[in-house]
Amino acid sequence: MQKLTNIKSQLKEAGLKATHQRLVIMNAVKEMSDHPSAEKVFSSIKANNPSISLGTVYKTLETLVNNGLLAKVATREGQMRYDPRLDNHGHIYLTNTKELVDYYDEELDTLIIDFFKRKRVNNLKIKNISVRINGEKLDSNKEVLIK
Amino acid sequence: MQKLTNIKSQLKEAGLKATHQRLVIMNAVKEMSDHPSAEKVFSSIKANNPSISLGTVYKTLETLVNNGLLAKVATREGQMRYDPRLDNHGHIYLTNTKELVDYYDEELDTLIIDFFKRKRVNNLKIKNISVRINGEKLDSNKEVLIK
DNA sequence: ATATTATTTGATAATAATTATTATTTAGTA
DNA sequence: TACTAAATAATAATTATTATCAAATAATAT
Repeated sequence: MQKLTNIKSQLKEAGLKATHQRLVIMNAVKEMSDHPSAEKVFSSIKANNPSISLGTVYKTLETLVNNGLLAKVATREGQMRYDPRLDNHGHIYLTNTKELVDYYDEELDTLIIDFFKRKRVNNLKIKNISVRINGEKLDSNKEVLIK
Repeated sequence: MQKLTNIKSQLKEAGLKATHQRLVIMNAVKEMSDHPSAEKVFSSIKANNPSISLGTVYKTLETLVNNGLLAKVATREGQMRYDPRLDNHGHIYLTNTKELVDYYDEELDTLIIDFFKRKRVNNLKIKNISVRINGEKLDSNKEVLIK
């Protein structure tokens, strides 16, 4: 698997030991691509890795976030979810299905970046700016799409 | 206090009983204006209202959110915070001080609304769109300002 | 004003999500 | 291959929030 080798070097670069647990957990978040919670990650890896504990999943996710390999997203359901995308993108949060969908539009990104470039920002070092769209999914069997 | 009368009619309008607890809690969130958590609201009213329980604070805040009198904001610290502003505004989240600051700019609002007006939105009923800025406060004694 | 009734509240217990602790194991290096 | 600092598994503890239910209260009708 090329993916795992890739993750391995990401970990190394961050100065983290490339443990089996970290590889498996990082890989799971990337594979799942629906911004899973720690519990979701835990269940998804349980079958093939029954010895990895829930505590390790929590700690590892936190470590990955602290080292910039994952992003952490808070939802109003009260548990944290993890996002493998690190670029400046937005989210659509579907209040009825609790799905969290990535949203990115180049034009919007440019629009917003340009806007803030024109502004004077005092006493703040901006790390990221993102757009959050909250809404209801109409047909739960179809995908949500903005284009 | 004109404010309390105001809150009272808001509650009535929403079909909620205007109890002392609701008036006090709603008033506290408005007064605090730093998007307090349930615990923060509880401590802030404790001195003058020692009989209002923490459970009531939680339940009341939830009721106010469900009836559209308050908004609920999730932060990465893992507890919910409450926002008395109901208009479509954004937030600046200061990762170091954990402050949550309102942000609104008419021009940006128009820019974003116009952008989405031009888009085709499939299978989604948008409830609100907001901008979230994460960053670090440089001097913790001064205010953050974007202008 | 008083009685009625459905809601709300206070006190408390319970749950869910997350973090801490610590003995044991392991990755990276010598 | 041995060494050492860091990571993990198992478990306990903590924190934020929700549920339960008897007692209290706001709104309404009398």
